[in-house]
Amino acid sequence: MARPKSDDRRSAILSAAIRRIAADGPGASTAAIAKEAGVSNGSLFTYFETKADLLNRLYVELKVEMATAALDGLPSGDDLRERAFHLWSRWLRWATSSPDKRRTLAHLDVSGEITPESRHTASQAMASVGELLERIRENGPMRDAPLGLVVALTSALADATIDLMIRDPDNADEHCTAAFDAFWRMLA
Amino acid sequence: MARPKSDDRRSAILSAAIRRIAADGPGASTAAIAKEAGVSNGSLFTYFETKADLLNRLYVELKVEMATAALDGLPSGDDLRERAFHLWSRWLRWATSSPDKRRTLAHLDVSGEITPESRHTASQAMASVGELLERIRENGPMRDAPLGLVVALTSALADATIDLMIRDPDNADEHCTAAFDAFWRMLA
Amino acid sequence: MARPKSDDRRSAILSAAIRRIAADGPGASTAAIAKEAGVSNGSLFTYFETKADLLNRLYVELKVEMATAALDGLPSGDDLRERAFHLWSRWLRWATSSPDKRRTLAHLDVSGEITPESRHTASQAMASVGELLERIRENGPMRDAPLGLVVALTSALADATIDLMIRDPDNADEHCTAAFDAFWRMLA
Amino acid sequence: MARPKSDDRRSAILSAAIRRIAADGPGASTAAIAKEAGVSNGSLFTYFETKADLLNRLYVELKVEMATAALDGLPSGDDLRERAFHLWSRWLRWATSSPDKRRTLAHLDVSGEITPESRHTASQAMASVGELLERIRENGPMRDAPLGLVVALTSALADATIDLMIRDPDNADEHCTAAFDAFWRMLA
DNA sequence: CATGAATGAGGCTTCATTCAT
DNA sequence: CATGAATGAAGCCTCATTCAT
Repeated sequence: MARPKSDDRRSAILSAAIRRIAADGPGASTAAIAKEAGVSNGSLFTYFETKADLLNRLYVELKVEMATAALDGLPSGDDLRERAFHLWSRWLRWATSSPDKRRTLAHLDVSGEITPESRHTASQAMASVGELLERIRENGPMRDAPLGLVVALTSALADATIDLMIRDPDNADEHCTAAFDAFWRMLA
Repeated sequence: MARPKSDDRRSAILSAAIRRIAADGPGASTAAIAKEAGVSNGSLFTYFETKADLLNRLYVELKVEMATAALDGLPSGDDLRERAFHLWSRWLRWATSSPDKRRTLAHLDVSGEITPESRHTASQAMASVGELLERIRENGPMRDAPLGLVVALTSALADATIDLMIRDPDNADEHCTAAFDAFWRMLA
Repeated sequence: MARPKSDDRRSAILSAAIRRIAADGPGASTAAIAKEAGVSNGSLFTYFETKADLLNRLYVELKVEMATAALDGLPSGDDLRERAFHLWSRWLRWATSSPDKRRTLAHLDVSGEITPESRHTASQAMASVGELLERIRENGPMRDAPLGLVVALTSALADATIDLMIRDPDNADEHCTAAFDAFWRMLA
Repeated sequence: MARPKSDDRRSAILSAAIRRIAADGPGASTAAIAKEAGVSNGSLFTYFETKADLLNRLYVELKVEMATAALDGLPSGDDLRERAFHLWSRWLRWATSSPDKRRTLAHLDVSGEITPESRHTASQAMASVGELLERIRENGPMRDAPLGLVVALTSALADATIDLMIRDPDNADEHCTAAFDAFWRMLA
């Protein structure tokens, strides 16, 4: 059975939210989002109880999509470096090709509207990434650093790289590789 | 010549803004800021033409303070690693001990209210940091990466470390050192 | 299809605006107007985008009403004097019996908020009046004066008469006739 | 003894008020007026108790100036038409050459800030004009109309003419004369 | 269940007036 | 007495949310 009509509406709202929030920040008005979704002002509130609710769902949805994109087709072999590079480049590719989603995620992350629950849910989608990271550093120089730091470091590094790739798309691949090397030097 | 514009009042407003924005994001209302500063609603506008103006001044002020704190007492010798570590630890110490300022800076950075002029002004205060970074990587593995990436990487790394230091203050010094080692591995 | 925008509400707002502006000038606050209309503060803005918009609509609406009142039942014969008197007395009667509308119109006229477009639209409603005036003076002593002057003169004269009729309502008809005679002497 | 310094300040404020009100209407801020006068914000209030006070003084001052200009050099002979024309043309000349003052007067007249006292005081300056008007109409067709109407009519007529003269300055003299003829036809 | 008008709290900013210097 | 900062009441407008249709 195909998706019921209402799911389309829900997604339309989420997509619209991505575009509006990327452009205007988390202050984007529900009215503007509804309009961009081609949906009525009030309809938004039958799909999301509250603006905060919409923001949180969107946050989780985007994080999951990001994780999925990164993990998609991950080789299962033993070569840690190869697996890590696969993940790394998928991740950066997703982010680079979905700048609105990335911007929105960044906005949401600091908006103060995202609940701990949402953060927790989102982090679960990244679990496998965590495990991989874990194995990478376990014999490297950061073997004693808390995993949290490693994760944060990695994602910060990725973030900086993405920015550069977007600003200088002609050398995107080089930047991607160079940054991965830096990452590997740091950890492994 | 009438009551002069008081520096105290101006600072009171800026401090209040730091506190409110750290807590509520850049959406913190001018009224709330004024109240927290112990100043009348309208008075805020004799010190800052506009809310956006206030935000921009605050941004520059904080960046400059951050740079100053990092650069303070920088040894002038030839030992690059020593100088880098000095700067690194000063920076992290400042950020760790001024969590509100750091949060506010982070909020402002993505708020969409900061003009290119403000960013430019702020970046000038960090000029010496840039130079040091330049010299560090010039013989290292990232010698061919654009300086922009190196800067972004470094500050991302610092950021992640700061978060950790705040969350786990008992081991702050260890985290600081460990992260610096990672940084050095990456660059030098 | 949801609650339709109600004409009643719109008119209520316009009527309220007439009353408030007649009393307080164009500075009458939107809040006061909304309250007098028995409508919420924000509702006013679903009917009029902006205060200036409200003022302009009101202006046009009133001018049109005035023209309609003046032109209503205008005899179509050849007797210029008869037709002119008909128009004259209808006009003055409307103005005299709608003092608030007239005051409001006067306020708006000098408020600096009325756009050239609104003035143009309004003037079209008065087109037939212009034509009549044109024919009246074409063989009279002011045949060489610009039409603009004639119009201005006429409306100034009417204005002065209306004031008098309002101040001395017992002799309103006499004043109306006497002024018309003066008008006729001047033009025809 | 020359005028004390403070009189200069007072006049500076009044002149500034004329300019600002002509441009911005009676809503011109006291701060803007003070600034234009080259005087401090607060100083304005040592010369005028209140904004309304300033407006009223200005009103009276301007009306008196207008009357003075009109009456200046009035021939004392018996030729009513000559005297009337003298007055008429002086009046129109003053108004035409002081457009700011005229605009300001018009704004003040409808501003709702002018007290009956001010109006009364102002009208006294025009007393002689009234008397002349009185004698003009006393044997003419409007001999039975109330003086108030005649005055209003006359000033309305003048007003319309002034507008035209300003819009079409090349033919100002012609318009002035033509309008006087209309005036005379109406009254005498 | 969709729609969009209704609501009213709250946001930013202006301004007349007061008062410390 | 001049100055201009301080004050806080409004003013216009936006927005999340509710509710009649």
